[in-house]
Amino acid sequence: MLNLSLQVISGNFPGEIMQLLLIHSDYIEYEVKKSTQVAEAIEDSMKCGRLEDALTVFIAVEKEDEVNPHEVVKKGVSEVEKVAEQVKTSNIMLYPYAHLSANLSSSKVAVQVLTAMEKELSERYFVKRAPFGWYKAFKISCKGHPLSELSRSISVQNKEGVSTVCSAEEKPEVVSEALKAESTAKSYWRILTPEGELHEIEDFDFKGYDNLRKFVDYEIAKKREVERAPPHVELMRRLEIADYEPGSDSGNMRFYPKGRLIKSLLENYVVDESIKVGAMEVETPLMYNMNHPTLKKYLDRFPARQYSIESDKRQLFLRFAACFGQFLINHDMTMSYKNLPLKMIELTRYSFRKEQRGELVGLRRLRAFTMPDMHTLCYDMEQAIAQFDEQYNMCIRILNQIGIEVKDFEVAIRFTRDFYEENKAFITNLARTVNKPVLVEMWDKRFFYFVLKFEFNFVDALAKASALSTVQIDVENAERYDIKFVDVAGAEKRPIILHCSPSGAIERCIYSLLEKEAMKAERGEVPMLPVWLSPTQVRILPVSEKHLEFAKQIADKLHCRVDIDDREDTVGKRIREAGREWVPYVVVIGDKELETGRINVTIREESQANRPKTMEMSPEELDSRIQAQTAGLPFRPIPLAKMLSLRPKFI
RNA sequence: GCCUCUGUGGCUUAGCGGUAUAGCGGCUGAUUCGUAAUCAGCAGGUCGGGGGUUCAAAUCCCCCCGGGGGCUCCA
Repeated sequence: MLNLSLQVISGNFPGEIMQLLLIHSDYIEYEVKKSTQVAEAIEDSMKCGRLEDALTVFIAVEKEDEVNPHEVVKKGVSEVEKVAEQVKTSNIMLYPYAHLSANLSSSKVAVQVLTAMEKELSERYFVKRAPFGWYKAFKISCKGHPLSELSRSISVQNKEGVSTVCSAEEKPEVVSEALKAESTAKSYWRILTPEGELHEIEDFDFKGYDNLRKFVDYEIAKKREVERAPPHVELMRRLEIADYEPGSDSGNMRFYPKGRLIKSLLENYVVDESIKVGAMEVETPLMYNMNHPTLKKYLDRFPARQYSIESDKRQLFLRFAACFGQFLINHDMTMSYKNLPLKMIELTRYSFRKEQRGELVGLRRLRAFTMPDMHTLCYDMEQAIAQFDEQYNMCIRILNQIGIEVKDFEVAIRFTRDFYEENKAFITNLARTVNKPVLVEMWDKRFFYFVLKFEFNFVDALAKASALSTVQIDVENAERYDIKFVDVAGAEKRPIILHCSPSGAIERCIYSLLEKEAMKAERGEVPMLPVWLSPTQVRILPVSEKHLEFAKQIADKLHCRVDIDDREDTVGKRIREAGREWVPYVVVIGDKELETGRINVTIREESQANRPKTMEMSPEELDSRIQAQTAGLPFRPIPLAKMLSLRPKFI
């Protein structure tokens, strides 16, 4: 599953001119290869050049600029200076880059503008200019801070409500071909109601849809609510689920036994569900050759932030999804239409993405994470849409079982205008399925490899949103990977590919559950994990030593994760401990139980803060209650010593 | 990656120029206990790491590392 979002640059640069792509780079170097017909005459000194710590300005002068080149130079210079000021550099590389525009000016005007800009900037900066009209090879190393990549390419007649969107093509290391300009595309944001109405964001009444409001704010306006650490960070440690590992790279977590258990259950669950809908489980390599012809093309199109490693003389990168491995398998397969739709799933442990340092927090965004990644090869668009619908519903079902209900997430649906025009009823039905308004984003033309995509976004205690489940309809990669099947007529055809992560990253599911419970606790409710995911499902608490033997007998009657708090603390203290660990069922064993054989169970999910709900029942009744609650779900035994007195502390 | 805040025994933390507080946890002993913390004693600290200023640094300055927040970005 690949997920590509957009860098939105709003039209707040009045009277814009030409096309500028500004990159603050550690270095930029170029070398002239060959002249074109429009090449300017140059001296040898201009045939190659290099600048350290430079603001590289890729420029395309456009047809409209011919009207008033003088004004264009003035504004261009001012724009460049503004950015140079911001990134605090005194070196500027002016680099003519025709690919930025589909509507270029004459070469005469272009050279005129470029040299004029060079002259003017030279008064205050150290400027180099790459020659116009030559084929050049260049290498650039982008710094990667927020201001290091800016596109100033806004049309004059910028309509309201329409933002200009530029791709955020970048690579942490050396970038070469990856800079192939993504042209600008328009992005329209709307709210789609279950009734099929499209509302402007400003006109939509968010009353009763607080979470959607937060999601929209986060997605479009980038608003933030509060400034504090997300509550799940404390919880993941206190509950001994996961922790930072300073001995590794940032964003690579350690999981303690309880965390490993939860993760393992979730992993098994998602894979099992995928297999139920017909997916074949596979396993593919973690690292790939960066120079593999197909992968190279792929990387050029999706210049992600990968971890890269060198082994012998090979440049390898760590996978950031399972697409590579599965598509390479698909490429070698012999398939007929009878095999379609064909599903494959891999639980990637791990997928690696070298996210920027400042965006890593707790379990929300990691550099190494576990993601179920399923791909479905479809016969045609009709089948793809049917599958999309099926998987949309599967994702709802899976998240719900994990403990994240429809009310806990917000839906985003993104598509091209063409796709929407042809499939209005289908898309509306997606909103109807969740029976609440959803955020939609529409593009005038296809900008990425997909024509339709949805995500379920969890909105956390701090009003930040992150994507969980997603499905995308990919119309590009069958071609890139040369994947084909034979149709009824015996002809080779390309399948349409669905990318699906049924739950999203497993760590992110845990993060969502913890944040959800933290929000509950803030409201004064009692937090807990779903019973099937609770490391301890039943805790038995003998009042004194003489009740221990009976406690063990009760434990043996329960077919779930039971432990016994045999520590020499008061009952009150041990009760408190069980509560702090969110144990769903707590059983105190004393003289009374010894006599009657019946037990008193504190049921957490029915308790209110400071008002525990207790129920008398037989051990068998408790056992069948838990069996019913966890039926059909993965099970693993308790990951720690049954006797609490024998347990070490991890934190 | 940039800006900014932050880092004291396993955890939470006091101290903010004279080498260190307390609680929890751990250990030992007493207590054998009925639903949110039983009592007492003991052990445990390169004050994130390195460098500098100073007679003297946990405390001031610089660099590095980890973490939080913001920017930005997110396949």
